This record gives sequence, C-alpha cells and structure tokens, in this order.
Amino acid sequence: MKSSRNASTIRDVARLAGVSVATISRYLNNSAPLSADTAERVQTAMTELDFTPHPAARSLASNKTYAIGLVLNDIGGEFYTPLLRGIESITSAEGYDLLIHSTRNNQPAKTALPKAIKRRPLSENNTDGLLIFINAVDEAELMRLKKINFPVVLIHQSSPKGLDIPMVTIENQSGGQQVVDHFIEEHSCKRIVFVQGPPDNEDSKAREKGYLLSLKNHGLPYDPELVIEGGFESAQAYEAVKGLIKRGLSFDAIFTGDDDNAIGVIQALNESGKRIPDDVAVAGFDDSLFARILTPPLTTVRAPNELVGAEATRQLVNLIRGENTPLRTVLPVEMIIRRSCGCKNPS
Amino acid sequence: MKSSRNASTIRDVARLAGVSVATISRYLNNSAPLSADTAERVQTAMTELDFTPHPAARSLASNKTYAIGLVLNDIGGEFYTPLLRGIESITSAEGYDLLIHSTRNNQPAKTALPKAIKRRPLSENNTDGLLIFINAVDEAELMRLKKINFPVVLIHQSSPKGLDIPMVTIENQSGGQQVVDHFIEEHSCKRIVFVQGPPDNEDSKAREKGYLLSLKNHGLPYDPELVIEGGFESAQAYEAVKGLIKRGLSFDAIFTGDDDNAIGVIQALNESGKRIPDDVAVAGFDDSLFARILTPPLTTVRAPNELVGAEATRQLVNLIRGENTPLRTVLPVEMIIRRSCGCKNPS
DNA sequence: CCGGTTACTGTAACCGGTTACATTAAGAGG
DNA sequence: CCTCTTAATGTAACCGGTTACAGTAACCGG
Repeated sequence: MKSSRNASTIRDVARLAGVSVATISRYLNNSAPLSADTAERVQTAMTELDFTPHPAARSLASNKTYAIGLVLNDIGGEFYTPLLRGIESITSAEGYDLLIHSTRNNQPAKTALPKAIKRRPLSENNTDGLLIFINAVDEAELMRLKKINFPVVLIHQSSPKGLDIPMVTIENQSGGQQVVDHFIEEHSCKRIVFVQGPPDNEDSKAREKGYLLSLKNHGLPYDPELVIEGGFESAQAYEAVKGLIKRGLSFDAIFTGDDDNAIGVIQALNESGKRIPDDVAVAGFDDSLFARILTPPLTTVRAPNELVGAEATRQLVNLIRGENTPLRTVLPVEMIIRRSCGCKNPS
Repeated sequence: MKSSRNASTIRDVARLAGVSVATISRYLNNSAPLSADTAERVQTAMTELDFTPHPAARSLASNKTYAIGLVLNDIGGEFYTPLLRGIESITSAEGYDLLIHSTRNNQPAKTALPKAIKRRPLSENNTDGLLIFINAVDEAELMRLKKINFPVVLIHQSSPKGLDIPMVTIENQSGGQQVVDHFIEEHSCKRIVFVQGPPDNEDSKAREKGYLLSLKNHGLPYDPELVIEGGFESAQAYEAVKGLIKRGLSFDAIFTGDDDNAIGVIQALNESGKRIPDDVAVAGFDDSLFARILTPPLTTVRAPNELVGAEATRQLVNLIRGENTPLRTVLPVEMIIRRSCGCKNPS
C-alpha cells in the first residue's frame, strides 16, 4: 500500500545536533553564516540520520518548486530525443526536476481531482519555469504567463508580437540559403524545387526564405510552380514530386524542407527514372539518422538539436534566477555534404 | 523576478461559499458526502475565484506527490520516443505528472542544496512510483525501494532474484525464433549467423535464445563461430561481419540483434560482393524508422514500444493504488517481412 | 417517545520545511 | 567602561492543503 514515508525530518536533525530547526534550514540553504563548529555538528547529524529535505515541504514554504516543465504538442520526431537530452542534462546539472507534458491528447485530461476543476497540467503551480515547444500552447496562455511574469522560453517558435518572450531556434534561413547556394555555385543548378513543410511551420518558412534569397542573390528567377507542399511527410512529398513530373515541369535540383520529405522525393524520382544526382540534385534538412544510409547518401543541414535544448534550458534557469537573457537566440547549423547533391568526394 | 503566486486558497473559497475549509477539501477529493446545496455553492465559489489547489500543499498534507518518475540510463535511441509517448499518454490521462531523469551523467549532479547532501533526483520523495528502464539504477537501490515497498515497474529488465518487482518487456525470444524459423522454413537457410547486442543486454540474450531454439527445433547444428558481437552498433557489426568473411566462414543468412546492427552488416556484405538476399538473407529486430528505406528494405521484427510504455505505466498506477499487477508482462511482437530475407512480394 | 444510526459539517492539529523577528554574545570605537 | 555593530542562533508564525475528532440534525425501528 502507501509507502509510509518515515524518513527523518529537519526537527530530528535539529534535536540530534542540539540546535534549532532554523539553523538546519540555514545550513541547507546557505542563507546565513554558521559557526564552523555548528556546521560540522549539523552535517554529522544529517549524515547520521540520512536526512533528505522533503521537496513538498520545501516547495510549500519557499514558493519554489525546483522543477522545470517542458510542454510540447506531441512527442515524436527524431529531433525530439536529442532535444530532450539537452534539456535533461541541464535541468539535472542545475538541480531541477524535469516535468514533461504533451498537449496532443485533447482528451479532457482527467485530473487527480474528481470534479471538473480546471487544472493546467504544467503551470506556475508545479514548476518554476516552462520550456514551450513550437505550437504547444496557445497565445492566450502565453499572454497569461507573461502577465504574471512567469519564466518561459520558447523553442523553435517566435514570441507573439509584443510579448517579448525569449526564444531559441536554429539558423533555418541561413541553412536553406547555404543549400541553394551550393546547388547553384557548385553544381550549376538553375531550376531548383523547394518542398515546404506544414503551412504554419516557422522552420519551414525560414528555410524557404533562405531559398528565395539565394535565388535572388544569384539572379535566378523565382518560379512559384517550383515550390510544392511536402508537410514534412515522405508520403506527401512523394505525391508532390510525382505531380510536378506529371505536369511536365523541368527542374535540376530539389531542396526538401526536411529529411523526411527527402525520402518521398527520392522514391518519386527513382520511380520516374530520374537519376540522383545526375539528373536531379537533392538535399534535405536536419541530418536525420537515416540521412547517411539513404541511396545515395543525403546531403543535408545538421541541426544542433541537443544544443537547442541545453541552451533553452540554460536561459530558462537564468530567467528563474532573475537574470536577463537575450530575446532571440539562433544557433548555427552545419551543412553536411554527401552524394545526393552531386559532390564526388564528400568528407 | 519571482512570480509571486497570489492565487486564491482553499480558505478564500471556504469564506466565499460560507463553509469550512474541510468541506472544500471534501468536495475536491470526494472524501465525504456533501449536500447538493453545499456542493453547488462550493463549485460556484471555486469557479468565481478560479481556484486551483496548490500541489505542494496537497502533497505535503496527503503524503502523495501525484507524480510518476521515469529513470533511464541515457536518453537516446529510436525506441525511446514511442516509449515515452506511451508513458506520457497514460500518466497524463490518469492525472499524474511525469518526471524524467537520466542517470547517464555521472557528474556529481549539483543539487539545489549547496552542501553535499545526498539527494536521489527521483525517489519516494518526489514521486508516487517509479518506472525504471533497463540498467538505469543499480540493484542496491532496487532493494532499497523494495524494502520500503515503494511502487516500481521495470521496463525491459527482469527483476533481480527474490525482489519480485513487476516488469514489462517484449517477446524477444519468440521474435528471434520467428525470424530464424522463417529463414529456415521459407528460404532453406542452413548456416545462420546471429549478431549479438551488448554482452549484458537482456533483450539480446533472449533473442539469441530464440535463435538457438529454432536451430534445435529444426535439427540444425549450433556453430559458436556463427555468433558474433555487434553491440547494437552498426560500426561494430560491420567489423564483425568483415572478420567472419576474412576467416572464410560460410553462411547463408544473418539475423542481426537489432536494426542498427543491420546497417553495418549490409554494408559489410555489399563491400564483400555478397548479394542480399541472393547470397545472404538478412533480418533485423526493432523495425526502426530506417528499416524500410534500407537497400534492400529490411525484414525485421516490430517492437511495440509505445505499448510497452503505456502498459508499464498502467501497471505502475495500479500499484500506486494498492492493486496487484502481474510480475511479468511480455508484449507480442510482429514480424515484418520485407525484401532483405528473400521474400518476393512482401505486403 | 427513545436510543442508535446516518448524513453532513466545523474545529483545529498536522504535514515539514522557511523566515521575520527577537535575542545573546563578541568585537569595535572612543 | 559604555554604546554600537555584527555574527550566530532560537522562537514561532506561516505556506495551503488534509483529516481525526467532535458535534448537530434528521431519520429509523420498536
């Protein structure tokens, strides 16, 4: 049944050390100077009793939770694991607990409370700060959090206008631009297709902007017909490329919004008898695990996901401590040259 | 700075509803019958004040945390995302918070407490129960948890002798057996290689057992030279297969302990001029995301990772509620036939 | 009409920490 | 030697819930 917690309390320690509970607390939190002698007696007593402060009591009294919350819309995707890893390493190193909640299941989210009591699973009630992943909470909630001045860092999502919430993302635009630059400068491509992600996806939009910029910089015309929708899903990208070919459009390169798209793109090209990279150069974005084992190995852009998680968490910890952080952090990406773009001797 | 929590408390609600705090608490927890009239006044007052019970206070008074902890040695691998997803969906549906901690970083794990106070990041102090992933905590800690009768469910790991801790895993042995059965019965293989995972990995051992069993059932001899070490890593598997070929051993099929191994295996075979599946049939285990895009597409065994997470969590919730659960749950796997085994028209 | 339930509600102690305030002792300055 | 700080520590209120215990009113069977 209920594991009756009968661990020792701060009062036990105080008694054994022959001091008051306040002294113990001060020792725990370094909140006031203690004489060397007292400190030692306290430490001895704590070790003796194997004392661990009760988090709930600490939290109740100090109005801090020593926890950080991560909110995302869905747990899935390859970027997810390294991201979480980065987050966990910092929370853990900084002595915070990490709480995770997915907002995907719109299920009424039965709470521990029987009645219909509104309860936000992760909020100022049970965390000291929130990491919010793209599209995980709506703008109204962001406003509410901002209004009560609760520490929040957004990941891969810009702050809504006027809210000025710090955010961390990657160099999507520059990454996209590099890829297209490479197509044009190294492989003399002229008609380059861009495969978009989901319509509302900020990452995809920024990559597209890089695509457009590169075209412009090189004096190449922008043909809207060459921009198709892949939704970051291989099946959709497959269909989109098929359609492109059916409509008889000519092109000599495809920059897919992400690596998943690339799978569908490659399949569609293969089935249509187009050789990669000889007839069509291909490049993706993300450097997913499978990028190197595709045939041909995929040229792509590596996103530093673990770093994103770590950096966002670091910033959140700063906010919690009352320090300042930059409003916008954009982490660098790295282009990974393999064979799908036509390069001969990739590293 | 510190977001001063000035939300309303149970006493505010009591005052507004004209009842005592005990009544509010009873309403919250359904712990005693209330008159319809009172219940309504309480509900109205709570809505009016936008009342949310303070988790820490609740936790301190009731000696429950309403949180479940997940402990793993490292955050990584493909199985991880679906597993976590399964876990999160149940914790969330049951009204629990989900806490995550990785034991990888042996760093001294600086705590919120300045002094050297032993603090287990996830324990009976801040959770109501623990999900422990393979090799995440040592046996001593498991014993300690068992001794205080703390709810624990192990994932992909058997309970140490005598402790009788419930565990959830998948049909590794039967999965392995099915693969080898298939090699022998459908493709008339006679000399089948098994590529092991890490030496202490329980999953790998069970798969190997299935391999041995199938050989035996079909009257095929067991040749220890055909069992090599891949460590669940493609590079190591690559080397191991190379070594096999160099030593001049003959074989007509390879069952790789997992899909990662399969990548290295395929590469080694390709480089040695062996055709897949004509010269050597190949099959993996896991049905990783990339299995279908390997060349040829990989025959493998699908592990129901999300289900494992969900089922383990369900059992943990049962334990927390004081109910019983089976000591050993083994979830079924499904063999996925693709081309690498030699089948012509896989579904 | 009476003792015994049963339904409902209130009072106040308690969970285990933190911290404002008070107190004492020791050192500093004149 | 006296007053003023400063260091070190104790006392007790407080954080916001839960729940043991007690009390009241209505109900029930005989």
